[in-house]
Amino acid sequence: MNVWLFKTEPSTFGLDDLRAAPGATTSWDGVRNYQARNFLRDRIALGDRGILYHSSCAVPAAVALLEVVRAGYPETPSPTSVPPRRSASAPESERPVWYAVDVRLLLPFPHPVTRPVMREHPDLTHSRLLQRGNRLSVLPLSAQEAHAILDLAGVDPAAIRDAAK
DNA sequence: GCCAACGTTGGC
DNA sequence: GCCAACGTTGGC
Repeated sequence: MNVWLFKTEPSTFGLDDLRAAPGATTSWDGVRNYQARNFLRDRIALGDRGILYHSSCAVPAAVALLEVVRAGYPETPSPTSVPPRRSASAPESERPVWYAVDVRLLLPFPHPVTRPVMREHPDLTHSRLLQRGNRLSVLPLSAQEAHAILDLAGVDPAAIRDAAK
């Protein structure tokens, strides 16, 4: 089972919004980066876990454990979700460009795990998450990184494999 | 507000 | 196909 980091700006959609969503579940859409899109489309599997991360805010931090409840699917067609045609007479491209997954809140952390705290942990000091200029909104975490974050959050890392509530 | 990183765009 | 300019992300 893989663990993914899902980055979001809480002013747009954060932990509180996820809590309030029906079934504490949301469609993770709107990703407009090809590398992140490839993760959504090809790599993220049903049952994978996620760690919700708040960015571009007063206290950037990992805040919750998530479960992937629906694997990659095309975003609802919209003007920006299918490739542009090369000309008016060209056929529409068959393959959608942008994909989403659905995630459900498994466990809000007892306390957020901030960047300074993460930097102290030997398994996280070199994490991509902490590197400057990391602009990937969805990225894979190693088992060690995921474990370390849960540990710092005061969550039993066994929570990663525990069945949904 | 500043600045680093890096993806995208567009001229050639 | 190269690469400079530009825009966006995101921490601080």
